Amino acid sequence: MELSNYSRIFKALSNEQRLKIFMMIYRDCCGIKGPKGIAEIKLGDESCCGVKGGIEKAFSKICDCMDLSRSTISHHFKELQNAGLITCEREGQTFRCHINEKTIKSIREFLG
Amino acid sequence: MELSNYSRIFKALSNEQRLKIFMMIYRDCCGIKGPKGIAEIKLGDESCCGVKGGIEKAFSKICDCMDLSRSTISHHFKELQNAGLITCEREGQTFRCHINEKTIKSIREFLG
DNA sequence: TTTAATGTTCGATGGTTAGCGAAATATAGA
DNA sequence: TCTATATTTCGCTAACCATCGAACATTAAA
Repeated sequence: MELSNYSRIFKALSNEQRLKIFMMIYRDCCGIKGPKGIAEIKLGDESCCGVKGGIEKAFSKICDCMDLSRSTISHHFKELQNAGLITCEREGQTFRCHINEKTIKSIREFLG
Repeated sequence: MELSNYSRIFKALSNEQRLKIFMMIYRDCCGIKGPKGIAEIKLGDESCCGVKGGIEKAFSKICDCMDLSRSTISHHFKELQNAGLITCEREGQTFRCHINEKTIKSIREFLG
Protein backbone atom coordinates (compact mmCIF):
# COMPACT_ATOMS: atom_id res chain seq x y z
CA MET A 1 0.00 0.00 0.00
CA GLU A 2 1.19 3.48 -0.87
CA LEU A 3 2.20 5.99 1.72
CA SER A 4 -0.57 8.34 0.57
CA ASN A 5 -3.17 5.68 1.30
CA TYR A 6 -1.92 5.40 4.83
CA SER A 7 -2.05 9.13 5.37
CA ARG A 8 -5.62 9.13 4.07
CA ILE A 9 -6.59 6.42 6.51
CA PHE A 10 -4.96 8.22 9.40
CA LYS A 11 -6.63 11.46 8.42
CA ALA A 12 -10.00 9.74 8.61
CA LEU A 13 -9.17 8.57 12.11
CA SER A 14 -7.66 11.87 13.22
CA ASN A 15 -10.93 13.46 14.23
CA GLU A 16 -12.01 12.25 17.63
CA GLN A 17 -15.72 12.14 16.84
CA ARG A 18 -15.08 10.25 13.64
CA LEU A 19 -12.75 7.83 15.41
CA LYS A 20 -15.48 7.22 17.95
CA ILE A 21 -17.95 6.44 15.19
CA PHE A 22 -15.49 4.09 13.60
CA MET A 23 -14.80 2.31 16.85
CA MET A 24 -18.49 1.82 17.49
CA ILE A 25 -18.95 0.29 14.08
CA TYR A 26 -15.84 -1.79 14.42
CA ARG A 27 -16.58 -3.06 17.87
CA ASP A 28 -20.30 -3.35 18.10
CA CYS A 29 -22.01 -3.09 14.78
CA CYS A 30 -20.16 -5.70 12.81
CA GLY A 31 -20.04 -8.46 15.34
CA ILE A 32 -16.31 -8.18 15.73
CA LYS A 33 -15.14 -8.91 19.21
CA GLY A 34 -12.79 -6.08 20.02
CA PRO A 35 -9.28 -7.25 20.73
CA LYS A 36 -7.05 -5.81 23.39
CA GLY A 37 -6.57 -2.14 22.86
CA ILE A 38 -10.11 -1.54 21.85
CA ALA A 39 -11.64 -2.80 25.03
CA GLU A 40 -9.62 -0.18 26.86
CA ILE A 41 -11.07 2.69 24.92
CA LYS A 42 -13.88 4.34 26.76
CA LEU A 43 -16.74 5.36 24.56
CA GLY A 44 -18.83 6.38 27.51
CA ASP A 45 -22.36 5.45 28.43
CA GLU A 46 -23.64 6.41 25.05
CA SER A 47 -22.33 3.25 23.42
CA CYS A 48 -25.31 2.00 21.54
CA CYS A 49 -24.78 -0.55 18.85
CA GLY A 50 -24.78 -3.64 20.95
CA VAL A 51 -26.59 -5.85 18.50
CA LYS A 52 -23.99 -8.38 17.44
CA GLY A 53 -24.07 -8.98 13.73
CA GLY A 54 -26.59 -6.24 13.47
CA ILE A 55 -25.41 -3.48 11.22
CA GLU A 56 -28.91 -2.28 10.61
CA LYS A 57 -29.74 1.32 11.31
CA ALA A 58 -26.14 2.03 12.12
CA PHE A 59 -26.60 5.63 11.15
CA SER A 60 -29.62 6.26 13.33
CA LYS A 61 -28.15 4.47 16.29
CA ILE A 62 -25.01 6.48 16.10
CA CYS A 63 -27.00 9.67 15.72
CA ASP A 64 -28.89 8.80 18.88
CA CYS A 65 -25.80 8.44 20.98
CA MET A 66 -23.67 11.28 19.71
CA ASP A 67 -24.06 14.96 20.22
CA LEU A 68 -23.65 15.91 16.59
CA SER A 69 -26.09 16.89 13.89
CA ARG A 70 -27.19 14.29 11.38
CA SER A 71 -25.54 16.14 8.58
CA THR A 72 -22.21 16.10 10.38
CA ILE A 73 -22.53 12.41 11.10
CA SER A 74 -23.39 11.77 7.48
CA HIS A 75 -20.25 13.65 6.53
CA HIS A 76 -18.16 11.54 8.87
CA PHE A 77 -19.56 8.35 7.40
CA LYS A 78 -18.56 9.60 3.98
CA GLU A 79 -15.04 10.28 5.15
CA LEU A 80 -14.72 6.81 6.62
CA GLN A 81 -15.93 5.41 3.32
CA ASN A 82 -13.54 7.53 1.29
CA ALA A 83 -10.65 6.27 3.36
CA GLY A 84 -11.73 2.73 2.61
CA LEU A 85 -12.40 1.93 6.23
CA ILE A 86 -16.06 1.07 5.85
CA THR A 87 -18.60 0.44 3.14
CA CYS A 88 -22.21 1.46 3.42
CA GLU A 89 -25.26 0.51 1.46
CA ARG A 90 -28.88 1.31 1.77
CA GLU A 91 -31.41 -1.50 1.69
CA GLY A 92 -34.80 0.07 1.81
CA GLN A 93 -34.75 2.08 4.95
CA THR A 94 -31.97 0.10 6.46
CA PHE A 95 -28.55 1.67 6.43
CA ARG A 96 -26.22 -1.27 6.37
CA CYS A 97 -22.53 -0.85 6.94
CA HIS A 98 -19.49 -3.05 7.00
CA ILE A 99 -15.92 -2.80 8.06
CA ASN A 100 -13.46 -3.15 5.20
CA GLU A 101 -11.28 -5.97 6.44
CA LYS A 102 -8.61 -5.34 3.85
CA THR A 103 -7.98 -1.87 5.16
CA ILE A 104 -7.94 -3.10 8.73
CA LYS A 105 -5.33 -5.62 7.70
CA SER A 106 -3.21 -2.89 6.18
CA ILE A 107 -3.37 -0.87 9.36
CA ARG A 108 -2.35 -3.90 11.39
CA GLU A 109 0.61 -4.44 9.13
CA PHE A 110 1.64 -0.83 9.16
CA LEU A 111 4.08 -1.04 12.03
CA GLY A 112 4.51 -4.78 11.91
CA MET B 1 -5.03 4.75 26.33
CA GLU B 2 -7.78 7.28 25.82
CA LEU B 3 -9.56 7.73 22.54
CA SER B 4 -8.34 11.32 22.33
CA ASN B 5 -4.74 10.13 22.48
CA TYR B 6 -5.33 7.88 19.53
CA SER B 7 -6.86 10.66 17.48
CA ARG B 8 -3.87 12.85 18.30
CA ILE B 9 -1.48 10.15 17.09
CA PHE B 10 -3.47 9.63 13.91
CA LYS B 11 -3.57 13.36 13.30
CA ALA B 12 0.20 13.50 13.48
CA LEU B 13 0.38 10.76 10.88
CA SER B 14 -2.35 12.22 8.67
CA ASN B 15 -0.09 14.54 6.74
CA GLU B 16 1.78 12.69 4.05
CA GLN B 17 5.02 14.64 4.41
CA ARG B 18 4.99 14.17 8.15
CA LEU B 19 4.23 10.48 7.81
CA LYS B 20 7.19 10.21 5.47
CA ILE B 21 9.43 11.88 8.03
CA PHE B 22 8.17 9.55 10.70
CA MET B 23 8.73 6.51 8.54
CA MET B 24 12.28 7.54 7.80
CA ILE B 25 13.01 7.96 11.48
CA TYR B 26 11.26 4.75 12.35
CA ARG B 27 12.87 2.68 9.67
CA ASP B 28 16.29 4.08 9.19
CA CYS B 29 17.34 6.42 11.92
CA CYS B 30 16.73 4.32 14.96
CA GLY B 31 18.14 1.07 13.75
CA ILE B 32 14.75 -0.59 13.73
CA LYS B 33 14.39 -3.11 10.99
CA GLY B 34 11.10 -2.27 9.37
CA PRO B 35 8.63 -5.11 9.53
CA LYS B 36 6.28 -6.08 6.76
CA GLY B 37 4.09 -3.20 5.76
CA ILE B 38 6.84 -0.70 6.09
CA ALA B 39 9.14 -2.28 3.62
CA GLU B 40 6.39 -1.92 1.06
CA ILE B 41 6.15 1.81 1.45
CA LYS B 42 8.07 3.65 -1.15
CA LEU B 43 9.88 6.67 0.14
CA GLY B 44 11.57 7.26 -3.18
CA ASP B 45 15.22 7.80 -3.99
CA GLU B 46 15.50 10.52 -1.44
CA SER B 47 15.59 8.08 1.46
CA CYS B 48 18.59 9.23 3.38
CA CYS B 49 19.02 8.06 6.89
CA GLY B 50 20.73 4.79 6.19
CA VAL B 51 23.08 4.91 9.13
CA LYS B 52 21.86 2.15 11.41
CA GLY B 53 21.81 3.25 14.99
CA GLY B 54 22.71 6.68 13.81
CA ILE B 55 20.16 9.18 14.91
CA GLU B 56 22.61 12.01 14.68
CA LYS B 57 21.77 14.96 12.53
CA ALA B 58 18.35 13.51 11.84
CA PHE B 59 16.98 16.95 11.21
CA SER B 60 19.59 17.95 8.68
CA LYS B 61 19.46 14.66 6.88
CA ILE B 62 15.75 14.82 6.51
CA CYS B 63 15.98 18.41 5.34
CA ASP B 64 18.41 17.30 2.66
CA CYS B 65 16.10 14.71 1.22
CA MET B 66 12.77 16.46 1.39
CA ASP B 67 11.48 19.28 -0.64
CA LEU B 68 10.25 21.36 2.27
CA SER B 69 11.63 24.38 4.06
CA ARG B 70 13.54 23.88 7.28
CA SER B 71 10.92 25.73 9.24
CA THR B 72 8.22 23.43 7.97
CA ILE B 73 10.26 20.37 8.83
CA SER B 74 10.90 21.75 12.29
CA HIS B 75 7.18 22.18 12.65
CA HIS B 76 6.57 18.57 11.64
CA PHE B 77 9.11 17.33 14.17
CA LYS B 78 7.26 19.26 16.83
CA GLU B 79 3.99 17.66 15.85
CA LEU B 80 5.47 14.19 15.99
CA GLN B 81 6.82 15.00 19.43
CA ASN B 82 3.52 16.40 20.65
CA ALA B 83 1.79 13.22 19.59
CA GLY B 84 4.30 11.25 21.61
CA LEU B 85 5.65 9.44 18.59
CA ILE B 86 9.23 10.61 18.92
CA THR B 87 11.44 12.39 21.38
CA CYS B 88 14.18 14.75 20.34
CA GLU B 89 17.08 16.21 22.21
CA ARG B 90 19.92 18.37 21.25
CA GLU B 91 23.41 17.35 22.24
CA GLY B 92 25.67 20.13 21.19
CA GLN B 93 25.08 20.49 17.53
CA THR B 94 23.73 17.01 17.17
CA PHE B 95 20.00 16.66 16.88
CA ARG B 96 19.29 13.28 18.35
CA CYS B 97 15.93 11.64 18.04
CA HIS B 98 14.28 8.48 19.20
CA ILE B 99 11.14 6.59 18.52
CA ASN B 100 8.81 6.34 21.50
CA GLU B 101 8.33 2.61 21.76
CA LYS B 102 5.42 2.93 24.13
CA THR B 103 3.39 4.84 21.59
CA ILE B 104 4.31 2.39 18.86
CA LYS B 105 3.08 -0.38 21.10
CA SER B 106 -0.23 1.41 21.58
CA ILE B 107 -0.67 1.78 17.86
CA ARG B 108 0.02 -1.90 17.37
CA GLU B 109 -2.57 -2.78 19.96
CA PHE B 110 -5.13 -0.42 18.57
CA LEU B 111 -6.90 -2.88 16.32
CA GLY B 112 -5.57 -5.96 18.02
C1' DT C 1 -51.73 10.26 -1.05
C1' DT C 2 -50.25 12.54 2.99
C1' DT C 3 -47.08 12.00 6.78
C1' DA C 4 -43.13 10.64 9.30
C1' DA C 5 -38.65 8.99 9.34
C1' DT C 6 -34.11 8.55 7.39
C1' DG C 7 -30.19 10.24 4.98
C1' DT C 8 -27.93 13.51 1.80
C1' DT C 9 -26.57 17.83 -0.07
C1' DC C 10 -25.74 22.80 0.20
C1' DG C 11 -23.94 27.11 1.84
C1' DA C 12 -22.09 29.54 5.58
C1' DT C 13 -18.96 30.16 9.44
C1' DG C 14 -15.22 29.85 12.51
C1' DG C 15 -11.22 27.30 13.48
C1' DT C 16 -7.12 24.72 12.15
C1' DT C 17 -3.24 23.47 9.33
C1' DA C 18 0.73 23.34 5.96
C1' DG C 19 3.68 25.92 4.01
C1' DC C 20 6.93 29.89 3.24
C1' DG C 21 10.64 33.39 4.20
C1' DA C 22 12.75 36.28 7.50
C1' DA C 23 14.47 37.06 11.85
C1' DA C 24 16.11 35.15 16.10
C1' DT C 25 18.71 31.90 18.91
C1' DA C 26 22.25 28.54 19.95
C1' DT C 27 26.51 26.22 19.37
C1' DA C 28 31.21 25.15 17.61
C1' DG C 29 35.19 26.46 15.79
C1' DA C 30 38.60 29.92 13.98
C1' DT D 1 34.93 37.61 19.72
C1' DC D 2 33.50 36.81 15.04
C1' DT D 3 31.60 33.51 11.85
C1' DA D 4 29.35 29.62 9.99
C1' DT D 5 26.01 26.16 10.76
C1' DA D 6 21.86 24.36 12.80
C1' DT D 7 17.38 24.77 14.58
C1' DT D 8 13.42 27.55 16.24
C1' DT D 9 10.14 31.08 16.31
C1' DC D 10 7.21 34.51 14.08
C1' DG D 11 3.95 36.41 11.02
C1' DC D 12 1.59 35.59 7.19
C1' DT D 13 -1.46 33.29 3.58
C1' DA D 14 -4.13 30.00 1.26
C1' DA D 15 -6.33 25.86 1.79
C1' DC D 16 -8.82 22.73 4.42
C1' DC D 17 -12.02 20.97 8.02
C1' DA D 18 -15.87 20.39 11.49
C1' DT D 19 -19.98 21.84 12.36
C1' DC D 20 -24.58 23.68 11.84
C1' DG D 21 -29.34 24.38 9.98
C1' DA D 22 -32.15 24.38 6.00
C1' DA D 23 -33.69 22.27 2.05
C1' DC D 24 -34.13 18.21 -0.52
C1' DA D 25 -34.82 13.11 -1.65
C1' DT D 26 -36.35 8.69 -0.59
C1' DT D 27 -38.99 5.25 1.53
C1' DA D 28 -42.59 3.11 4.76
C1' DA D 29 -46.53 3.39 6.88
C1' DA D 30 -51.04 5.43 7.90
